[in-house]
Amino acid sequence: MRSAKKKQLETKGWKVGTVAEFLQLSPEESAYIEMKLALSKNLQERRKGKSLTQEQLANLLKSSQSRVAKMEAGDPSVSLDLLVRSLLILGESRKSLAKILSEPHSAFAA
Amino acid sequence: MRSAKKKQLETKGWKVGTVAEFLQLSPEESAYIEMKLALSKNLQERRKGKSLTQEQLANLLKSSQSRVAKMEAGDPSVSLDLLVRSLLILGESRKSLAKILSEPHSAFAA
DNA sequence: CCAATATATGTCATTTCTGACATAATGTCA
DNA sequence: TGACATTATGTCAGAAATGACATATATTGG
Repeated sequence: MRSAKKKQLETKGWKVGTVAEFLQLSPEESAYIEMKLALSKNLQERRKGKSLTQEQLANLLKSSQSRVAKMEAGDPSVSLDLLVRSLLILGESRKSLAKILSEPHSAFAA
Repeated sequence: MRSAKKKQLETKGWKVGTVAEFLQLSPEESAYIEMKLALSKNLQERRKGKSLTQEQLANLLKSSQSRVAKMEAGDPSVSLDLLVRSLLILGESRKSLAKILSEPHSAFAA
């Protein structure tokens, strides 16, 4: 969260911390979720970059539109496995996946 | 596979290719399996580095000795999720995990 | 060699993930 | 506005992953 926004909310009476704090996540749980969100976000970027609808991507992945929507939304019912396999099918390399995984996701920044 | 060894086997009548070729894996499937194997290997290294038995690690992970054995063996019944969560609990960072994931695994080298 | 310890392998009930479907919500364009 | 396309959300039966257990197979130290 941008510190300006944080300050603004605090002024209005909100106690604002990280998402991890709010959800009472351990560092490991946070890292795990951050990784999934980073992949989710990238999946959507990749799809849009290729001008595909969720339906079309679903066909490529032999999945369904609703599952693609859940993947992109970071739904907890979606596994790392599915995200990784999907991105590989979309053409990501191990190296590029690694890069994605190592980069922080804005919603979780301290 | 080292090319000297490869040549030797071919001389004896073996048709030797990559593991991926033998198993008829697509590039995506290969990459996925390579990533799992890289994590498996690292999990074992981490465990041994801490001088833990599989039983002790299992307790840390709230899992069982047999599942730890399967994780380290790269058993197909083990998910990326489990490997990643385990390594995070063992203290790996997202960055170090990314590094592991991006590095090739010997058994799959072309 | 024998014990003791550690690791591997097989199986299985329970839990979790998945694709599929229906339908709601949102967006787009004339 | 309204039809049409796209995306989001809820649900569920079937598939896959998980922990646990038994037991087999190393491995280690006398």
